Amino acid sequence: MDLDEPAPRDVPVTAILAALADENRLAVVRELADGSERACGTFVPEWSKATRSHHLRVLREAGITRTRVAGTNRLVSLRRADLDAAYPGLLDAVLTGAARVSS
Amino acid sequence: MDLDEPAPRDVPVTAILAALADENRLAVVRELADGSERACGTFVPEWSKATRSHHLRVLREAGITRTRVAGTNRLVSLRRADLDAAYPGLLDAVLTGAARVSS
DNA sequence: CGTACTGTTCGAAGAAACTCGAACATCTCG
DNA sequence: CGAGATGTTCGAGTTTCTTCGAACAGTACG
Repeated sequence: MDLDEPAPRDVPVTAILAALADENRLAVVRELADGSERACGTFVPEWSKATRSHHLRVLREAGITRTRVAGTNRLVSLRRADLDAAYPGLLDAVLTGAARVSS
Repeated sequence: MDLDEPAPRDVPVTAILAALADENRLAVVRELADGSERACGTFVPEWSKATRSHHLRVLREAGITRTRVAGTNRLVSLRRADLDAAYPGLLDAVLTGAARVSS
């Protein structure tokens, strides 16, 4: 069992904002924005395993990502539909801003 | 001179998110959402003067609020138009979520 | 079974944020 | 000018977040 993620609607908006208010975590979300699934190890290579695990947990416990076990990997994906339902427009606004700033 | 607030477009989205990722600061923003101006002292009465000044500064430096001197008061207001231009939909999404959670 | 690989958890160290009282600055009004 | 009111700044204490190495758990594959 690994679907221990809370539904975004049960997460206070401040927790979601805090999870996204980090340049590196936001980079993770941006990479997942196309709906793909990616193994934990593919994010932010300069992080240690412990740090990566920590930040992915923050995102997961904020209801932002979902984690699925696949063999020896954990595949992470964005819960876009759930987020859009709970906080319409939030993710789009954040990703748009993030994209604009980085370009 | 007190218009030392940066334009929201010059503030990284993570700084804006961090400023909003606090229950009390979000309460301040929510009270300003109707476009009104309010004196610093009217926010979060359980805060000390120093704490209130600190949090209002965080909001101001994130480009979220504007501060105007009026005699012995400082009137704070929301920069909704600037925010909507820089990060369309962000404020609405946050305020909608905040309202739903609090109700 | 034993080795290799991927992630998680634990503990600790450092950095950053929050909070406050006290001192200060500035305006108002008499 | 002096008294009162509103906020800001400074310094310090407390808490929270971030980061890492090391130890552990589980799967895959010879």
